[in-house]
Amino acid sequence: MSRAVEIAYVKVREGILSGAFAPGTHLKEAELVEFCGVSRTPIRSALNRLVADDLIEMHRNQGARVKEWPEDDVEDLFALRTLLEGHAAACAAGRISLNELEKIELAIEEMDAVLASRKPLTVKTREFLRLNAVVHASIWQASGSARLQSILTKLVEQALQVRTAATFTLERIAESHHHHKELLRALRAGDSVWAEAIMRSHIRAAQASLARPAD
Amino acid sequence: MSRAVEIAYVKVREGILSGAFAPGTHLKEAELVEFCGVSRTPIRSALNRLVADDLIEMHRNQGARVKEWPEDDVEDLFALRTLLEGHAAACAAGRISLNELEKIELAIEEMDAVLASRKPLTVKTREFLRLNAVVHASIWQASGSARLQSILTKLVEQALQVRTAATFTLERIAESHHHHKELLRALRAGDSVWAEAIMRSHIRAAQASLARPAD
DNA sequence: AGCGTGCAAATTGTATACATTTCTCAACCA
DNA sequence: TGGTTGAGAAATGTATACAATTTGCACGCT
Repeated sequence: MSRAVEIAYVKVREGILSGAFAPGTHLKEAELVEFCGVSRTPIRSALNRLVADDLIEMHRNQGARVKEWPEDDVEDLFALRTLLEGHAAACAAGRISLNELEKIELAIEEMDAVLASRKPLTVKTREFLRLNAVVHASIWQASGSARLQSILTKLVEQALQVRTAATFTLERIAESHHHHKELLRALRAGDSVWAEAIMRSHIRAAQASLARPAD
Repeated sequence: MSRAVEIAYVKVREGILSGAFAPGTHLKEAELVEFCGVSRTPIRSALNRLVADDLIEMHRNQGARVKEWPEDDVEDLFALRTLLEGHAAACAAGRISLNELEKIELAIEEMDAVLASRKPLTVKTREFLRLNAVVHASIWQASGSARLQSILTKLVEQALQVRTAATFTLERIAESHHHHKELLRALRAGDSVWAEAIMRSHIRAAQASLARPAD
């Protein structure tokens, strides 16, 4: 992506994911021009990409709107994630390299450190989520399917819009952490069935914790 | 999509899918301007959409190239299609409406007519493929997941680029036709397991016929 | 001959002017 | 009062001019 387009894409995307541009908001090009500091041309290019990310909608002569998902859509989103992340884990189990295994192991060790530290919950949560993303991305990569990787990247991004509001408890994080460790064992054993099963549980548990954020 | 963008999108897309723009071809904006009869602005907009469709690639300051997939990529493509179309069929079985069932039935009856006719094989193939697309699209729709629908639309489009070279025999078409009929029975019975299984067979058989086009 | 160097042409990136469409709102009529 | 209409404003769509980058090739150097 070229310079100005990238600026516009990142700034608008962050605005959407952070909630600064709420779902349903009409993104006027003139406003984005001053918000991003580039002209309309790269703005429009960036908007096209955001359409591809399913983060906004555009209709002829009516500009761009931040997409709003129906409440029951979370179910659909996680159903697909469960299916595809499970598939990715199964594929990965059969072909993951030692190098990639080590990367996941390292992330999990970092998680241990974060959880054992005396940082406040919000900081732990933020760092855990970052490492969580590393683990998942590694598995997608190890699955060997660039297509699967790009689809899952998009799905998770959409899930983020929902998740921002969710609260995380130590119990929830610990459960997720245990899933990761078990997943690592399954991958190291090259056991596709095991890897797929634990990954599916991992995603469903995440969905369940969204439904009842007080857990 | 606005007028000029749509013209550009459709023309370039058809050029790619028909093979007029071979994989690897460098699509220069100036050439596309005269090819499409619109200015560079809508051309660029259309190119952005084609990137989202995974039909072209763009790199900074290097323009657009028609994407070329490695030979062994067909396997990955069909693995995902099998997984997702199977899932779509299973979802559809549980919630399809009489109206949608009828639409599929109608398409299948039209297929009967086409196959019974005395048209040449190439014509039969073309009409069969069109009706095949109708059946699949109906099931995606009936699955109730817009996301699944859009992902599968893209995957099939990519498969088309491969399939253009494939040859179709009457036996192959007849087999596919039988799959459709069985699928309809499974859907009508509301049997998710059955629907998913036959759909998975249907996709794998299509893949197998690609691998050995002489079948 | 092989390999940099640098200029010119080609190509893409960005900004902006202009065209077209949609929206807003007030005036008007039934 | 309620609805319709139309002019002006605002927003998007398109074309084009200009800037920045890359590419191709000739030239000169070792």
